[in-house]
Amino acid sequence: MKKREAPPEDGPLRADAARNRERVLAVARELLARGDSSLQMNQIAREAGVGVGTVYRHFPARQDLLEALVNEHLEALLDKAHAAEASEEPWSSLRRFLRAALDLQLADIGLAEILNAPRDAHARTSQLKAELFATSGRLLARAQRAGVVRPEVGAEDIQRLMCGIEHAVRIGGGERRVVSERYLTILLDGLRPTSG
Amino acid sequence: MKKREAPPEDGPLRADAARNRERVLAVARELLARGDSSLQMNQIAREAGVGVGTVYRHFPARQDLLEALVNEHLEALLDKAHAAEASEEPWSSLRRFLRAALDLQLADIGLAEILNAPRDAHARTSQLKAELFATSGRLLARAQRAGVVRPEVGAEDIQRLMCGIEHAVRIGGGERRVVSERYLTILLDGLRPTSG
Amino acid sequence: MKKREAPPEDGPLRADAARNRERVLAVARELLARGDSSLQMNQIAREAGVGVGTVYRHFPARQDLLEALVNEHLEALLDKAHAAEASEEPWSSLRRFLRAALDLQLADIGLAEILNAPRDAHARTSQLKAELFATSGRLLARAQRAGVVRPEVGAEDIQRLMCGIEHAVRIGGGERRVVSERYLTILLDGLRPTSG
Amino acid sequence: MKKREAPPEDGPLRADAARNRERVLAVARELLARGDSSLQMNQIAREAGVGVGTVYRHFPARQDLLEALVNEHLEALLDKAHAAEASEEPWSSLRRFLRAALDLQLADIGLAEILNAPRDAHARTSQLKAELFATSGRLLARAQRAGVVRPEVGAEDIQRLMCGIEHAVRIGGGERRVVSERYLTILLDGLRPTSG
DNA sequence: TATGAATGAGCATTCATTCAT
DNA sequence: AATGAATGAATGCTCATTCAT
Repeated sequence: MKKREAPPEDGPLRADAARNRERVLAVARELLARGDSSLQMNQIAREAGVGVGTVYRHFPARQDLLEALVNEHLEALLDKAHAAEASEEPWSSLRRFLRAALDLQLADIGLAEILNAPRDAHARTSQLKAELFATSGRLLARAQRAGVVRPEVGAEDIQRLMCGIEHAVRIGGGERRVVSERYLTILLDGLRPTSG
Repeated sequence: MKKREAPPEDGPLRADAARNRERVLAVARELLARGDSSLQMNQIAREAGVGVGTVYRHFPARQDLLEALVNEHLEALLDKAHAAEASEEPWSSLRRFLRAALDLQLADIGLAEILNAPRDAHARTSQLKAELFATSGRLLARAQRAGVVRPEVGAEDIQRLMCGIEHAVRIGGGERRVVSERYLTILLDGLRPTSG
Repeated sequence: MKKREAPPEDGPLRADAARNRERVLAVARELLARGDSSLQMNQIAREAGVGVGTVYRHFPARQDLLEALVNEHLEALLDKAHAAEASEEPWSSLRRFLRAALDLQLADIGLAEILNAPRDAHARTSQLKAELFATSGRLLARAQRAGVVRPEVGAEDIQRLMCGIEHAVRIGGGERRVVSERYLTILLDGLRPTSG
Repeated sequence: MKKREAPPEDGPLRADAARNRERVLAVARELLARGDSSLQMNQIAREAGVGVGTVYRHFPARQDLLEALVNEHLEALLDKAHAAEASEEPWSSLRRFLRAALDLQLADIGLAEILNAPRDAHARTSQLKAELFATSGRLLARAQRAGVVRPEVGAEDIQRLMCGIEHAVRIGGGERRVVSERYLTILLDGLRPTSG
């Protein structure tokens, strides 16, 4: 474990540094959008028109880059979760939240990777994940107390099944918006308590 | 891109050639079972005790090897599908089939990859996939006619959702047998027609 | 710790492989002789006119290469030690041995490195080192019993001091043969028991 | 190879510049003491809490930094040499001087490097080295005239052998103070004229 | 046919040095 | 003067693929 130069986390960046950082992030984002989640440092540097060293300065490891990309979306998702919690209807608020989650996961192939990673590079990421997990757990529990979700599933199951749905949408064709809506409906119906 | 000699698909192999082929397949299978889906030619050759060249002779590309591995399982799955078709109960036969499919997919990390591949290297694979697809389509249609599966899902949806479930099982912990059963139940309940 | 392809240790090499191996060794030897003990794989490959992969195939790590280079000399040195042991004169046989050791160390800058390395890549090297150490220990003990070497020095001291002498010769100019003889004489005189 | 601005050697530094210079030197000294002789500019800058540029301004090359560090010790050593010269006993003053030299060399891994460098970056260094060399030469000559050191060794030999002893101490374990004393004793005994 | 040695493109990573701010 | 972001050459290492034996 070598000592590394700290990534410039604190304080506002110099204008040019910020520009480069953004370029790198933009390229990475585009790569993820293209479905390439390998995030190769040299490739990113090349496409961003900066030296490799610059990429490493901002993001010492692939994981740092990934988290930087994803945290934005994680925050957006957390907002949705809080909004859902503020709503009064246990079922429809859960559905709205999962709908939003699925959209974000489909837009950002890195999101699921971060959600499922056992370890995070930045405390911020862990914190966001924990909060998100807790909030979705409360949403789920409320729905279960209301008797609209079967009691034996936990927040972790929801997360895994959502990643499963995301995967199912990704691997095939069709209009994403339509397909994901159909699959989400199936999942949610499957989560309702068994009537019999 | 050089034109390659055709792999020796036709005609019976010499005894030693056949033995080598089997060794390679055995090793590859074991690697997949260990969860290593990279299928590196050199590694396979080494562990199989043959030269890399031999691996390439039998399987000019990763895809060829993968298909050879998977076809066996594809055939087993097709058998299950036919057996399910022979049964009289639309619902439970569908369930049994999907249960078997999920087990196989979890045991063979390459199965889903082949099922979702847009193109196959061998006609045999395409044929098996088509037959499997058709049979599961008939199983599904029968269940839909019996009113136990919602009408708007197609065989392709089932396949994608099954891969989704597989993914959901893989990414997390827990006893696989138990988790996969729970997730499959949720999926199947979600597939039932909406009561209201 | 990744599994590596075993270096081709056993069995005679193919003619071309042997040729390449020799080329690599020759280049490495030359680099050491030039005083460059960094042994960079890419550089060696380039100068040997082979691909990097070839160097790595024969010598998975710098240490393997170094030991391959040095073991030859280690063996030669061990022969000298045995020959010295076979001789009857405690003092002059010790001197002859150290004289030979110094010559070899000066001819091969890697020898000292291997002698001082806490760990070896190959058992063969460890074995040679151990045998050499034991033999020189016996030569030393015999000289001490004969009262011609002060009793408080051990085999390890001899080895360290010899490396010190080697270093002293290397860092300066003058005819190596002459200088090394002078410094060795000083060392050996210093090793004699204090008369007073 | 661009011509560089001269380092601001002449004229007093601004207070803050002087402070930075000292910080850099302190950090570099500490690194050397820790046994890290790589002296990486970025690392030094980081640990000193200054920018790399500042390190480069004060010390355009590794050699400049090294000499700045060592010169202090060189001066201390020169003092010892003069003190030894002032003493009346040829032998014990020589011994005291070499003892001090060895201690300094062991404490400062850069000292030997500078002593053995064929060229210096700063005239000051060359001057110190020359003076030290001359003084130790006189100490040696006096000891030789007194018949306690063999006549054929020169000041350069002493310097080289001392570096050899330093090396011998460094490469092995044991309590440095004890080991270095033992090896120095052996060297000094070796330097005495041959009795026979 | 089989072998496995050889190739070399390609990715990760480091660090001395420059230069815009 | 000082800063530290940026650069990119250099090195380590892997692995898919070819081809001489």
